[in-house]
Amino acid sequence: MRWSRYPINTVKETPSEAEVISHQLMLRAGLIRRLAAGIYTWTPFGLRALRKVEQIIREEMDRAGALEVLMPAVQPAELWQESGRWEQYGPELLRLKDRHQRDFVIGPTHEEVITDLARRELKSYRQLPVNFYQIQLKFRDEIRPRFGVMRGREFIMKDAYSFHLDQASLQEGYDLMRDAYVRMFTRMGLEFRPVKADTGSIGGTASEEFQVLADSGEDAIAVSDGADQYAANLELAPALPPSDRRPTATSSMQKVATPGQKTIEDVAAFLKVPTQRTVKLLMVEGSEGGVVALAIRGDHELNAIKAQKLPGVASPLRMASREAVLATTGCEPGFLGPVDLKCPLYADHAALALADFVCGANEVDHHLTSVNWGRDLPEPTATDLRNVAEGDPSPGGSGQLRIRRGIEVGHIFQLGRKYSEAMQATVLDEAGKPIVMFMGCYGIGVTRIVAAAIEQNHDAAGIIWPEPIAPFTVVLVPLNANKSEKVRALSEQLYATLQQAGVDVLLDDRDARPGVKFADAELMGIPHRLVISDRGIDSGNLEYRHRRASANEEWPADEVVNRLIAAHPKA
RNA sequence: CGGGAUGUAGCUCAGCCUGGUAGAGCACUACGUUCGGGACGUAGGAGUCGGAGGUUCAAAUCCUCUCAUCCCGACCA
Repeated sequence: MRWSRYPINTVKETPSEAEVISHQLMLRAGLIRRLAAGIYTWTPFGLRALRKVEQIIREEMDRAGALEVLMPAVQPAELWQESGRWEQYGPELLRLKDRHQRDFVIGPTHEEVITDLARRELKSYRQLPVNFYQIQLKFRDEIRPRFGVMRGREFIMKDAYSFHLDQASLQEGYDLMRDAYVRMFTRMGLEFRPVKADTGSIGGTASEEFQVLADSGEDAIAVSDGADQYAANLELAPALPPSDRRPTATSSMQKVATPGQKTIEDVAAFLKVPTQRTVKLLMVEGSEGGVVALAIRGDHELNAIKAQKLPGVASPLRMASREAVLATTGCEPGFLGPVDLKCPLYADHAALALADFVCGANEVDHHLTSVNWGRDLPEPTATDLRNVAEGDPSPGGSGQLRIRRGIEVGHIFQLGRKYSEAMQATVLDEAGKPIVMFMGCYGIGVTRIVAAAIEQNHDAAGIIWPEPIAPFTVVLVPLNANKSEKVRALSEQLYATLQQAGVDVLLDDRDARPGVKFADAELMGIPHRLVISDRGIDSGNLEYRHRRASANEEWPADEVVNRLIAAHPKA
């Protein structure tokens, strides 16, 4: 492509709507343009990167034996009513009517459509296993779209659905997809981790997310630094019970006045004890009405996913109202404690490991010190209630957990029979008996990957594309081509040669000053830059610089073509 | 959907408090100079001041309503 014929400008100033770096750089480089909240146009340069991501996905899906399909973005409501998700999905599902007042949705996902296809086409166990995938536009009417293309409402997703006769086959298909995902993200040059994940609303059993590590990521993940390679979403990572036995009590319980000291930090500072020696009590709504108390160590965070799975606790988790707390304890939040409670109590393992701890007295402006489980109150039910913390032992068996941020770019599930059962997707087995198929589903946020790659690969000057997904592999920068015939001639010749060799090459033939060209090439993040100047031609060496390098290299003029061809990524 | 903020030229923003002829920088057009790290000069084009209503002799500025966008809480690829 010739830059002089490309009508979309880069900008120096950061658009005020962009908060994260990838969004800023994508707008500044002119990769995307916003049309409405969470809805973007991909410009030619941006689209090139997007297409490369898609192509890698396609190649690896095909390699894994999956079959590409393209399902409709607009889907009839009947299918959603059949699966029950017409009611379940809520306002995130964009619903519309056609001219005959028939209900439709713009698909946020395609389980219903694929299951419908499967039940029509798949009749025999002989046809299994099979995996269908597509790369398709989705629409989810997010409460709060943000971060540009990272959390858009309209986005491109690769979704795949596999069908199996039994659980063992599903496991095989799942493992195959897991391997394919590892290959894809590796090929894209991303630093990522497969992490154990909650299955959330989609349901099912085993599930892993593929997280691209980036400080701006929306997900917290727990990663082991040990040999066990353990990695899990923070909301799922189990906090192991402490191995140390609880120390013996040394002093008797006392009530102390703590006027106005409502938070753990306040109380700990006021009483001059570390927060690790305190226990905080959180009151949540019970599943049958009433409230349930949860005790965790003062410095720990409650894990909502773990809590809402406890018997008697409402799911999704809701904090109890102030009125309910008052009614149960006779005390306001801020001074709650587990002693003499009149409601069910769960306590986190770490809280239970404490002796002589500080907690609320269930009396305004008072706390208790030197409280001991078993002595001052009955031993409550021990469970895992908290988020793991930096330095906790890894559940994988070796090493300690580190808390990192990640961008979820892929998620694979073993769905089991949830959808196939609801929609009667069966095949006949060897005995001629109908069997409800097992399903797996495997998603990738294609548009999000582009943002994630930038999030992970940039510097002060701009984007640094991993080469396999760069819009262009090479940028040729002629200097003063308008004055120098030989610069112009060599640039054209190199451009033609590289193009013929299949290299994605961009010729910056704009009549612009060198500084502008360099700055734009760096903002755009093109991996290989070759400068064509009179100086270089006269010396026989052309100036080359890799986007990640800090200094130039001199390349003999007669070798540049071969070296650049060699640099172009191969599939 | 709650809480906070912002809407003025394509972009970044000033002007609003204290009402009186709509501004700057970047970008764009023309010409000249310049030409290895986002040049300079001259001239120019470009805005229903988000929209509607009100107050006033007079509204970008004050008031009311409305729409949109962004940020903090909720979901997920």
